[in-house]
Amino acid sequence: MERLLQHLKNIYDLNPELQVALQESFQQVSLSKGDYLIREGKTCRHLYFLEQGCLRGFYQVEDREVTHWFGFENDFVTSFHSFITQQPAIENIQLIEDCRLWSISKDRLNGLLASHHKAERLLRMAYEQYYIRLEERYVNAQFKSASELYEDLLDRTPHIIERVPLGYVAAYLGMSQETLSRVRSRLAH
Amino acid sequence: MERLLQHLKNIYDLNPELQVALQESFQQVSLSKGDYLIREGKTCRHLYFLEQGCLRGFYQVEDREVTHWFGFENDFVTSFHSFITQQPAIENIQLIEDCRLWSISKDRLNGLLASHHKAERLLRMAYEQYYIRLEERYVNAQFKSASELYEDLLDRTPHIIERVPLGYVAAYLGMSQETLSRVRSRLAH
DNA sequence: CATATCTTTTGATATTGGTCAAAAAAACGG
DNA sequence: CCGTTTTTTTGACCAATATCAAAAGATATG
Repeated sequence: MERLLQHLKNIYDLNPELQVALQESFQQVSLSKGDYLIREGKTCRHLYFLEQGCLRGFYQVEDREVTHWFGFENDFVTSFHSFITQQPAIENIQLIEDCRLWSISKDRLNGLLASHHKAERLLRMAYEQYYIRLEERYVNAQFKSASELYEDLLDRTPHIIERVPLGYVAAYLGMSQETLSRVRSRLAH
Repeated sequence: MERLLQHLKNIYDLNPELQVALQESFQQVSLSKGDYLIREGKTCRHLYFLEQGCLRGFYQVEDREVTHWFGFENDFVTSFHSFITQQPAIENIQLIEDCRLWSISKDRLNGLLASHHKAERLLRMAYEQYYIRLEERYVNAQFKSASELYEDLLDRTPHIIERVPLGYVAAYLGMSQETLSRVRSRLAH
């Protein structure tokens, strides 16, 4: 749990009461590679903090899977759309490695937000960070070529290539696996 | 200002004190078609609420402009990246029509957030909405063909086509102007 | 209202990346 | 280890979209 608290402190300082409340609110969850954290169609009632491991979010589009996101250590994980609106998720989240997570229910989180102004601030600031990140990825994805996208990934998030099968990475970058493979071989020579 | 208060009430109820504080914190701004609200390189110190009119955000990429976003009535407008981090903006925001806006400075906003738990909540919930919207657009943009993107736009945000020059719309959809034109003519026949 | 300017369309051609199929390489289980 | 399965690469071909150039249409301005 130290890692979660430290992560929150990096967003904005924690006061001792909130720290205690947080410790009482999160529960540890351990899951294995291949397990699903969230399944399409189920409403997502928990927010998770990923302490160790990595996972992917993907859509089932007709007969194939389209990975659109990866989570690593220190990421908050959920189907945001489902968790926020409490509608059924349209995506799946599946573990790429064994993971250790901390989980908090929506109700419990709402309790924290209602009773701690600072919790509300923390979450607001976390959303700010996530919003900026997503915006950056969006612009990137839309306006760059396959090889630019791959080189950017190498620059900015090299851990993705190291820990994730290339098929998932290709979908994440919005290209076919074959194209990614060709981009890589061109770059190597 | 009624429109702004109503919009905030739609996100989450306002108490009277916060309502007064908001009224004292926002200032009206009127600008003309073609004017810039934000210029690349300048740090963005204000958040705006767009009461009337429409505008676009665009990047200057080498020798051309890439429009990536439109704002309409009831949208909050700023370069979020710059406003949040207080780093120089990497995008421009320019008016497509004459606009009436309400503006609040970052400092003033921080004051409101510090003194009103409910302001913090409102902003957090606004970010939630904006996050979901962006995520939806992202997945859309990445995994659909030109004509699907255009038909989606017709379905979901027809006001964009009615009020924005097609050149900007094409960039927003991530295709060339010529491709958009051809998609439209195929659809018409 | 005529000219200049800006926006949209159309045509010809080039490029990028997709798909299908198969080979090669790597990882996995007994 | 060895065979099996999964992942990655390679090749041939095709489709979608980009680019460049020019025409047509719309809008604005003196």
